[in-house]
Amino acid sequence: MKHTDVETLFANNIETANLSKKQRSVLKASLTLFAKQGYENTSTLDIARLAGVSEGTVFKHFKTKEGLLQAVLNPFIHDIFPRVADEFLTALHQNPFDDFDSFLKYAVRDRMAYAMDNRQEMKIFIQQMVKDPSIMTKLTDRLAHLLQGGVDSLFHDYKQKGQLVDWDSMRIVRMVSGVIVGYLIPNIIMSDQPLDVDKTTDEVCEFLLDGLRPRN
Amino acid sequence: MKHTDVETLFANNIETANLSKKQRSVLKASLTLFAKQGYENTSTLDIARLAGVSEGTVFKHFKTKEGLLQAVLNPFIHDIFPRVADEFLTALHQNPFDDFDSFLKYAVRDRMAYAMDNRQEMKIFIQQMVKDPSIMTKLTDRLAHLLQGGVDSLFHDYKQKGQLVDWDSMRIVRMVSGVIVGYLIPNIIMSDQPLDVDKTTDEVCEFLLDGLRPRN
Amino acid sequence: MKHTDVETLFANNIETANLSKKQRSVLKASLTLFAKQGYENTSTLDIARLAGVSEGTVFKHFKTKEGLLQAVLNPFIHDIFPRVADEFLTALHQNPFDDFDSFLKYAVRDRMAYAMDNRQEMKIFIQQMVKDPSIMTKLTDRLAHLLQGGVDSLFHDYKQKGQLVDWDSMRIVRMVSGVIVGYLIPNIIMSDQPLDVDKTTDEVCEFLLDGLRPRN
Amino acid sequence: MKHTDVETLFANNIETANLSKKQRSVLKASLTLFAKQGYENTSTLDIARLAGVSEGTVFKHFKTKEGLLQAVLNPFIHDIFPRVADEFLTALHQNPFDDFDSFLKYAVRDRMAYAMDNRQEMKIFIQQMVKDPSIMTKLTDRLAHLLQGGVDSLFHDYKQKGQLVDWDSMRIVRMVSGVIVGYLIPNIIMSDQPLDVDKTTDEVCEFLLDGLRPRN
DNA sequence: GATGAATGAGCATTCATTCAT
DNA sequence: AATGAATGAATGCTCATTCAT
Repeated sequence: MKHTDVETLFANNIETANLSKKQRSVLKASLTLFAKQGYENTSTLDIARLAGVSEGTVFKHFKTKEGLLQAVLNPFIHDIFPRVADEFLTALHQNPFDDFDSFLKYAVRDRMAYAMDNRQEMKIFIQQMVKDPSIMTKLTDRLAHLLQGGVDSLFHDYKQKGQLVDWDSMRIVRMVSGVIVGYLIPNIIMSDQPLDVDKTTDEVCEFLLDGLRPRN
Repeated sequence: MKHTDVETLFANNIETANLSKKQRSVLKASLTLFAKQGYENTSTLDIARLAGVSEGTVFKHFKTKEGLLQAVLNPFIHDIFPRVADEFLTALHQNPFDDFDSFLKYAVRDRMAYAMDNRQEMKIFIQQMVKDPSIMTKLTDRLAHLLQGGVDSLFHDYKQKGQLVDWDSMRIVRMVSGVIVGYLIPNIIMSDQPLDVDKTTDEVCEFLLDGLRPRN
Repeated sequence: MKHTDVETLFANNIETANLSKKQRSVLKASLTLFAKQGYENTSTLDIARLAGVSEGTVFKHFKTKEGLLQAVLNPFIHDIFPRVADEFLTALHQNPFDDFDSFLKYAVRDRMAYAMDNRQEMKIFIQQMVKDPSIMTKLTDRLAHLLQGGVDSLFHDYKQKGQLVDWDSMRIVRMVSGVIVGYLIPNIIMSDQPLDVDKTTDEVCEFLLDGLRPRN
Repeated sequence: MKHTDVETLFANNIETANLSKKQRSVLKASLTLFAKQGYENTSTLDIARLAGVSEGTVFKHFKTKEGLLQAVLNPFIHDIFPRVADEFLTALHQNPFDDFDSFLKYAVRDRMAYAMDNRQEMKIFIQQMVKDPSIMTKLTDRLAHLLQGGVDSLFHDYKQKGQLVDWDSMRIVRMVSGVIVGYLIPNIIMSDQPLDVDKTTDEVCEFLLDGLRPRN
C-alpha cells in the first residue's frame, strides 16, 4: 500500500490542470527554488531561467510573485493535503488492524514516510507558515474538519476494546501529531540528515502507546 | 522562583557589554524588527531609523547585515540559552521534588511559561532556523552538551524509585521537548492567541506521565 | 438647427467604414480610454479588454499603438472637423443674420455648445497636441484653408455695413477663437464643472464687440 | 525694468535651497527632460544620466518619479509664479501710466515676453495641467488670491478717468489673460516658431482696447 | 566615532509586439 | 480573421554598502 507522492499529485492537480506547458514549468521551478533557497531569496529571473521561459511569462499568468507563491501553496491546502488525508483514512478503514498497537505503528510509519518523501515541499510550507501564520490556520482548520468525522469511528472500537484511552479523539490526534511534528520538523529543516523511519517509528510508538494506554 | 527574561539577559550579555550606547540601540532595534517583520523584510534603514542613528553607524561595527543577524543570534546560542538552561537546572536541583510527577509538572510549566514570555525572540530563532539549519545544529549541540551531565543525576533518583522509565536520559528529554515543541510552535507562530499555560501543562503532563511510566 | 455630434460622425467616418465590427470596437475603445486616462496611461490590453477582443486583434489592423492613435485622430483632422466646419459655414450662409451682433452670438454659442458636447474627444486632442505639436499644425493648416474662402464672403457684408472692423478675416477669426479657446480650455480640462454656455456667450460677445473701451 | 527669469528663480528657490549639488542637478535634469520629451516619456535613468548621478540618487531624495515632478512643479505654484506676479504688480505700481492704453501695452508685452523667455518651463506646466487638472485649480486659486487685492486699486483710476470699462476687475483680468493664453498656448507648444512679441502685443492690444467694433 | 549622501547592482513588474494555432 | 500565450526590453524602485566630511 504505497501512497502517491506530492509531486505526482501536484502535477495532476485540478487547478494546475488548465495551465499551459510553460506555465506548469514555471510552477514547478518555483516549487523547486522556493524549497531550496526560500521565497525571498528566489528572484523571478531565477524562476524564469530554471523554467526555460521569459520573465514576462512568469507574470502573464501568476500576476505577481506572491501570486506564484499562492499558486504553489494553494493546491497543498485545498487539494493535495486533504486528498492525502482522505487516502490515508480510507487505507486505515480498508485494512483494519486487530489491535491499536499495530494500527498506530502503521499510521505513524506511513505519515512519517510520507513527510520524508516530500521534504522539499514540506519545507516551503514550514518556511511560509513561520512568516504568514494565516496559512497554518487555513491548513489546520481544513484538516481538522476533514479528520473530525473519520477518526471518531476509527478510534471507537479500540476505545471499546480497552486498548485506547477514552479521550476526545482530536486530543489524541493532537498528541500523536505533536510528537511526530516535534520529531520531524528538526529533521525536515536540516535536510541533509535523513531520518531512519523504522527506528524512529518504534521509538515514537513505544512512547505514545504508554501515553495513550487507558487509565485503569 | 521567577526566571529572568531574555531581554534583560540580552541587555546584560557579555558580548554586548563592550558596545557603545548607539551600537546597543542598533542591536536592540534589529532584534525588534527581525522579530516583527522577519530578517529579509527588514531594511538596514529601518533599523537605523528605529535605533535613532545613521545608516553608516549600523555598518560601522557590524560590517554587514548578516553580521547584525549573527550579533543578534549569537548571544542566544552562546550565552542566553545556556544561562537559562543552567538557571533552570540549578532551580531544579535546589527544589527537589519527592515524585517525578511534581517534578515534570514544574519543569514543563516553567519552560512553557518561559517560551511564552519570550515569544518575539523565539520567533526570530524559528524563522532563521527554518532558513539556516546550521543555527539549529549549533544550538542543539550546545544544549545537549549542557544537559547531558545535569539531567542524568536529576533523573537517576526517579528511575531508582521506579517512577520513571529506564530510558537513556536524552531520549526522555527529546520526548518531553518534542511534545512541548509540537504544542508551542504553532502557538508561537500564530502569536495573537496566547496559550493557557496551566491547562496545557496539565494536558501535556497527563500524557507524558503515562508514556514515561516504567514498564512492568 | 442641431449639429451632429462627433461620436456619430466618427462612427460613420469614411476611413472607419471598411473596418470589421471588432476593429471598429477597438477604435471606439481607444477613443474612450485615451480620453479618460491619456494615451500613455492606456495599455493595449486595456483597449483589447474594453473592446472585447484579443490583444492580437488590436494589432492586426492597426500595426502599432501609435497607429491606433493616428486612426483615432486622423478622422478628426481629415474628416470630422472639416465636415463640422463646413456644416457650420453652410448653416451660417443659409441663415443670414441682419447684423453682426446676432451673427456673432449665434456662431459663438454654436461652437461653444459643440465643444461642450464633445469634451472627451477634445481632451484627447488637446493632450496630444501638447505632446506632438505637428498635430496642431496639421489641424490649423487644414481649418485655415477651409475657412479662408468661406469667411471672407461672410464677413464682407458686415464690414460694408460698418458693423465689423475692417481687418483681415483670418485675424478676426484668430481673435474670436483665441478668446473662446482661452475660455474653454480650462473648462474642458477640468471637466467636472460644466460651463453655462448662454451666460458665457453673452460675456464673451459683449467683450468681443466692444473690447475694454467704456461704453459711452 | 527686466524681469528675473524662471531658471534663476528656480535655482534660488527656498525649497530647493537645502538640496545638495547633485540633488539640484537631478532637479534641473528633470526640468529639462520633462519639458523636452514629457513626463511619461522621460525615464528615471534618462534623468540620472543627464544629471551625472546614479539612479539611486534620483530616488534618495525625491522618493518617487511623481515626487520628482512635484518637486519640479511646486516651486512654480508656491513660489515662482506668485513672486513673479508680485514683482509684476509692484512694477506696475511703481511705474504709473497716465492712460490705460500705455498701461495695458506695458503689461501685455511684459507678460508675453516673460512667457516666451520661459517656454520650456511653461510647457511642462501645460502638459501636466492637461493630465492633472488639479494643478491648474491650485495655481489659479493661488494667483486669483494674489491678484484680487492688487488689481482693484490699479484699475480704479483708469475706470474713474473713463478709460476702462466698469466691469469687475477679475472679469477684465480673465478676458485679457484669455486672449493672451489663446495667443500663446499654440505658440508655446509649437516651440520652434518663436513669436514676435512687439507685433503680437500691438495686435492684441488693439483688439483688447476696441474689440471688433469698427473705429469711427 | 558618527553621519548621510551617493552608489549601482538587483528586483518585481509592465507592455507593445509577435506568431503559432 | 482572430486568438492569446509568449516574449524581452524597459522601467520605477529598493537596498546593502561605501566614503568623504
